[in-house]
Amino acid sequence: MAATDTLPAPPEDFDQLRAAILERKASLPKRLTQVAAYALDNPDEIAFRTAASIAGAAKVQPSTLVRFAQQFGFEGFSSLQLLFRARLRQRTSSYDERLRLIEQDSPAVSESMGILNGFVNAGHRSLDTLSKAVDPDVFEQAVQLFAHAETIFLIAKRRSYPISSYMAYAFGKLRVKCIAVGTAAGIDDDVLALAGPRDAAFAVSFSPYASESAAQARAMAARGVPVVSLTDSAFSPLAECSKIWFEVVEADHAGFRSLSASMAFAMALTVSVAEKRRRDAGR
Amino acid sequence: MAATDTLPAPPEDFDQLRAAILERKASLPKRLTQVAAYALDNPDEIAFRTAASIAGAAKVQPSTLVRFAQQFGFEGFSSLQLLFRARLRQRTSSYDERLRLIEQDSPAVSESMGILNGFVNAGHRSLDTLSKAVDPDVFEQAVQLFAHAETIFLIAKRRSYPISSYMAYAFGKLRVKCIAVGTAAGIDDDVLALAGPRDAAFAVSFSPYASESAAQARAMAARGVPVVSLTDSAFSPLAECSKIWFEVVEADHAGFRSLSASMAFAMALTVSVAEKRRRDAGR
DNA sequence: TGACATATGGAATGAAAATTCCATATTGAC
DNA sequence: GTCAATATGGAATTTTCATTCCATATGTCA
Repeated sequence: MAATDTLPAPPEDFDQLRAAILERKASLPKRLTQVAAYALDNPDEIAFRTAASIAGAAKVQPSTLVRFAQQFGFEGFSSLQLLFRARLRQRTSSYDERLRLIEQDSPAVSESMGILNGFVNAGHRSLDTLSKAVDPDVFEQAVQLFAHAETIFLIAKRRSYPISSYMAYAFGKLRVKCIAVGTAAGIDDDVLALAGPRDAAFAVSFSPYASESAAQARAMAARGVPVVSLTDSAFSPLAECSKIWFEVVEADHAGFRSLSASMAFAMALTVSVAEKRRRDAGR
Repeated sequence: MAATDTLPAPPEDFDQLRAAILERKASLPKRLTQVAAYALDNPDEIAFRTAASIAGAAKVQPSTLVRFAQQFGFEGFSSLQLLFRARLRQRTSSYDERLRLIEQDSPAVSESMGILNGFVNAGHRSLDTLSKAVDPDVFEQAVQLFAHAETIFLIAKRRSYPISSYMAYAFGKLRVKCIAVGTAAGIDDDVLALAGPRDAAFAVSFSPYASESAAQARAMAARGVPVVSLTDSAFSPLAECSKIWFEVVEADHAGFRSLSASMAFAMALTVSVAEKRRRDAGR
């Protein structure tokens, strides 16, 4: 008996399981077929609900679910359920799958190339979440705000600094007055002191938040300068002192976070603002 | 007591809960704030995992999770968790649909949002070409070169400057000696004059090539400093004076080129070099 | 500084849910 | 039609997990 129900190979992901179910569906006993059909038709239910309630919905006994799972090499229903949950998570990014394919294709590639692929993958994943994370109306508000601002002050340190340096470059080319701080030491606060209510500030900071950035943003806000910020958590110190804020979470490879999403966001903001100004000027 | 912790209105969906958390986060005690931050930053984890493991990840006790839930009017953690699960279901069901909307540059969304999507797309396309464009062996050579270099000099201006400023930041964190030029005016050449054959330089420049970058790279090469470069054409002035060079073409939106591929490349190079050094030091 | 209120950690408890087990039913072979 | 093998239902068991409770710590106001 031990030979028949303890198959040596439990599927490792949902696709493998799905294939296995389809293959053996015809040769399964009645109740197990019922379970198979239910599982493939309602994978989300399997992921979330309890064995008892799933059993009720599929018109079988809880023990049948366990037997079903064991039939496919799992220890019990719970371990099968994990696959259904993993599927739900991965659904958001199909890029991991692509990465797996790449690695399978050429497993002999050097470690460095693996790192490169990892960052490419992280970039894709980050970009994927960006469009979903940004509320169109709020984005529009931010564009409006900057389009009508006299001078745009860019606040960013450390890891976020590339973002603001790109924006400073692009705004410069597009003839939008802007000043980036965080470049040299010391004088930042003096520069920021120039800002008034008719200007606007854009602050970027990701965890662990550079304390100066937060302090500077707060100071600006206190003086009536509208602050828009880009950060990675609603709990960022930037969020609380900003008139408008955006939450963008970058995916990472080996603990090093991508910058793709933030960069794309910065580009879009920059170009949108310039475009809006051009329009308004033309009227 | 019953009046304070049994708020009459438990939120009915995730958005309400989110709003409630944000509203009250400032007045919450320390551990509950911790939970709030974790919950909003990692909603998927809350949906799937068990109270104990979530508590572990958020560095609190399981009981704190329960208290947190009760604080917001739920009977216990489990009922709060239901909202997170419901959210995940709704999201996955509408995911494909939303993706389609984004991909067909739908005119329904605002112009600014169209621009954002354009840059997201450009980022994806750039990343797609990157892995294919980079020759693993050449990449490995570059990593070796920098791993054995004494000091790494980073040369980049204008649009490429964000790349080098990121690398300078990351190398700094990883304890790899490096110096970025192009930051302030004038002194660049003096700094570069410090470089010798045991150092190495990394130059980044895209069309239209900043003439100073090319000149600096050439000067370095002439003095025997090995130069690695990242550029967008085999005819780039950088290519001819570099020992190793990589050609990466960024996709663009409305004439504005993405930086995603170059960034990913820079990250991979940085991390690979640091990793190699760490290995070599360990021997 | 002391007293009170609130917050926190951690073990004890109790509930819920998965799994096992066994008696019974069904199927298929001879 | 009988026997054996397999499948099934349902109760019993065990495990897992959320919750509660209490002792201790931390902070607050007088």
